[in-house]
Amino acid sequence: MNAALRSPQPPLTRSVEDYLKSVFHLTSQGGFATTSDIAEMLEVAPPSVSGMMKRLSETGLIEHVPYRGVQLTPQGRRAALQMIRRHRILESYLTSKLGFDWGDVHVEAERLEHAVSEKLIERMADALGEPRYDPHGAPIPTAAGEIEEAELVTLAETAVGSDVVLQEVGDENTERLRYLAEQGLTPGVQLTVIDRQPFHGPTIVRLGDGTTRVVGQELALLLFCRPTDGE
Amino acid sequence: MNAALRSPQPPLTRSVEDYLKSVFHLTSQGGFATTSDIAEMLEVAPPSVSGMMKRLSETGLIEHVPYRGVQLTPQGRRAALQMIRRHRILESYLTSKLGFDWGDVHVEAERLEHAVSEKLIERMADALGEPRYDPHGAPIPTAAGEIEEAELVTLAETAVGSDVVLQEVGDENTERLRYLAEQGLTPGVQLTVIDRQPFHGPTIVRLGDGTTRVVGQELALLLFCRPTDGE
DNA sequence: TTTGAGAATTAGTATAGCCTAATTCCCTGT
DNA sequence: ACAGGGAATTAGGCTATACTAATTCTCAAA
Repeated sequence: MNAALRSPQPPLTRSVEDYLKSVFHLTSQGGFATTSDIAEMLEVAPPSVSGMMKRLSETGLIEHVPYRGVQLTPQGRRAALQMIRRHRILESYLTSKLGFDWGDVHVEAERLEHAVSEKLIERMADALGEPRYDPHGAPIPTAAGEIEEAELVTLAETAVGSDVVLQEVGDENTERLRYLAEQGLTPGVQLTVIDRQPFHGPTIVRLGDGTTRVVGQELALLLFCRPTDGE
Repeated sequence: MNAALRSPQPPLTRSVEDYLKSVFHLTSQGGFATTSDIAEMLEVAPPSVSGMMKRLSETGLIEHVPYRGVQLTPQGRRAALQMIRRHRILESYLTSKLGFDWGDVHVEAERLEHAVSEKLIERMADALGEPRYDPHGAPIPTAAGEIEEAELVTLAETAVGSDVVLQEVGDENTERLRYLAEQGLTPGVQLTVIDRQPFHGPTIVRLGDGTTRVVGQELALLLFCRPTDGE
């Protein structure tokens, strides 16, 4: 009777995979993903989302509370994490084995993630030595579906005077990423927060080589850092 | 008015790409591709083919003579060759860089060819040193859309007593390919045709190492060879 | 407590592909 | 010269996914 119990599992369509990923990202801080947020993220009209949410909850991939929002079921979460693993392994592979720029890989991976087999992804992961982070510093879920949850703060929130490591860049815009790379602001770099201007002004940081950078709030909000003071 | 003249070019869908490839393969010896041959190759019902042929001829990718068959237009041929290049570069890459078996790559490439960018294919081709043949010995079209046309004969047609080189294996079945590899019958191998049994019987060949193989007609018809006698 | 703005859903269409059943066409064998 | 069989096409439907317009729901502010 219930569709979720009926079939072994018909392969997910490309659209479904995209919806699941969106819900995952929008609920990563807990809570529900709203129709309009999903619509905006996927660039579709809200009614398209409503329709899809209905179908996905019938197949047991999400929990839909009408007029409230949606969450992933364990099954939906598994599928989403699989897609995210694919995406991040692909980004890593394209970057380290085929000379792609970290600003370009997102678009490419976005298309490929729907077409690669499990086997191919594992071969790539193997060739890379089972990487744990993608080129943007985002954690790569394991094949078993586990993902690291780090507690990071944006550069805009760091305490003036503190030392941090830039852990992850939460952006996929080619131009911004290219700029950040030019500035030496890539995952793994050590930073000392020297100053911050008031009224959402820029944060000034010093790199390991002693040079400084002035990072406006828009960018600072995309730079996720781990404090390293008390170590 | 004419759809072919209207737009710059809306990207081809996955289905369209598959239809074009089929037509290319079915017309490689000249002539027309028939509705039923295309239907069989793509495993769809004949009316689906009729419908698609109508649309494709409206967009200028094929020439459709109703009740006769179809041929590619230059534009359609270009698109088909691009897909074949993608497919064969992917097969080559998966085989030499990611340890895939030559029997497995076809299925994987079949999905990926619709998702890769031009740029990725060229990076792969570059990493491989611009290969001219794929793992099955099939010629890889150039980025400019040129493909080598070799005159090959099947092992079943070779003259008894002649020397040949196995140039291409015209099959994609995993089991058959695995078997052929075990027998040492892979592209590039030198063969001497020792004998052939009558009534479509097997062909007996000798390999370079002096061992012999008995190749039944079904397989012999898939082994495309280049005679090397008069050299 | 009511109301209205904004979010979400339902209603009604559209398109790409696919299907089966019905019909039409072409050509070959008598 | 034409009849019949096989190939191709047309007719009519179905599903997935998207859209716009219309409707309904929720919640916070007055």
